[in-house]
Amino acid sequence: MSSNSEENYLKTIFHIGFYNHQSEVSTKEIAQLLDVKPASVNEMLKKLKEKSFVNYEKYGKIQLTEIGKLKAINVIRNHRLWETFLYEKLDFTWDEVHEIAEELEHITSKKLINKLDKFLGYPEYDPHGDPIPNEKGDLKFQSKKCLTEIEIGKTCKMVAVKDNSSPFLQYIVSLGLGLNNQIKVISRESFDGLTVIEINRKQKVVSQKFTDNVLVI
Amino acid sequence: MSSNSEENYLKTIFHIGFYNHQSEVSTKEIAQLLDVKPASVNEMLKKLKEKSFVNYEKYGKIQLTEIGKLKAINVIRNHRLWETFLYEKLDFTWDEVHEIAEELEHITSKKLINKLDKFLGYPEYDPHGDPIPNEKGDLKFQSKKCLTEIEIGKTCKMVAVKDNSSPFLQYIVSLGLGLNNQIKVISRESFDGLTVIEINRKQKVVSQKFTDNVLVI
DNA sequence: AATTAATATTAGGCATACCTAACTTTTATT
DNA sequence: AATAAAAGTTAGGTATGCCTAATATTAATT
Repeated sequence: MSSNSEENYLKTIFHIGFYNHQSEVSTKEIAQLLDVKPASVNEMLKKLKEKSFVNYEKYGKIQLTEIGKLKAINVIRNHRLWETFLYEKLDFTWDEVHEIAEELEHITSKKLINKLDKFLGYPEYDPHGDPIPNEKGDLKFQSKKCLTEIEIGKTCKMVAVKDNSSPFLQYIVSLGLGLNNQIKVISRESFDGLTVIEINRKQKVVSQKFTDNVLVI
Repeated sequence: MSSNSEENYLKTIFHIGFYNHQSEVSTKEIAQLLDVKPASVNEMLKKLKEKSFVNYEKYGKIQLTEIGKLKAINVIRNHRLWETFLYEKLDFTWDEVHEIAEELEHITSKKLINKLDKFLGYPEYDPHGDPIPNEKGDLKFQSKKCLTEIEIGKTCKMVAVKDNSSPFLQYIVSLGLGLNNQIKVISRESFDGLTVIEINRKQKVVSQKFTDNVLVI
């Protein structure tokens, strides 16, 4: 059995590697994302190595093993299915689901998750547009871009966000923006990346911090 | 914030007091029900006293405070709502829901529970026939009897069980018995309490251990 | 009432998972 | 290449929640 804490470490290591498109994961990054000190990360890495969930040598690279990866994906599956449940069935808003799913994802029954999956009609994407892995651990990879990368004049569709924090999601909602909405890039200031976008025929000025966190296709 | 462990202690203390119709709760009983040693119970009681969840003096009576009672009832509410969800929406069987609900009951969002309650249509009883407390902590008390107490020749209705363990629930199912089913008491052996009951026009012989654990009205 | 049995409590340990502070190794900069 | 900065590691400490073994108190039995 793995503890909640262990599962959170695995999930975080997976996320960093997945988004960076590389398995270059650092102690510092893990510590920042989990809001713990690097010393704690180090300690946990030893335990995870002991259990064959990560490959890791002193001062060396940190990488999930196949087993570790499967475990991580499983937690992500749980998380995204619960988010879908909260959003679709219990009428939670976009920005509320993440925090509660952080707790629900650690419930240990496989049967529960599979029955939940069935109940939800085997959804492919969660409310944030992220793909839901299947029971075997297959994770669809939709090649997404940051809104920052979209050329001026082009129109794209928001399919996910990088930052799942409540303040960010609330800000998105306040802009009148939702999942699968069209965004047209009107102009971009090269100095600071300040961008004018058009949503539902209305123009809005957004920062680069914003465009970096919006994923589109 | 209370830990899962604390919540389990409060729930257990409440249960013992509730079923015994008294607030006579002993360290030993708590230890047995939680499957820990009396020493651990003692330690936890000090913490619960510190937090004003129990009244307790060395070698003295153990009793929940009003706050402790509310906390306990809240956990029970969570538990029973989740059981109802698992049974009604996810098609779990009677005997499977308890164990999973033991984990789900500790999820900390009040909003979640209230939305779940709404989603389920504000149910009054869980799949085992136990009443579900409302948000304020009001707990219906249905005056139930053991099947053992029912006179010969009388017919009654099974509304709940005392023992929620999987083997017991599976045994009940194998007898063709379900919640709200009629039971007629045909005869009872005074020597050992062996009882003949009629379920759906079929007669079955059951032990006193069985009739002690079946609650009827 | 004295003794035995049952129950409750304390003391000292262990594992998890975090911390701070000191130290080591690696990486970057001059 | 030497030094400074950044990142990683170790050592020792804390809180939770469990344990065993020894001790104290209460209840039951003779």
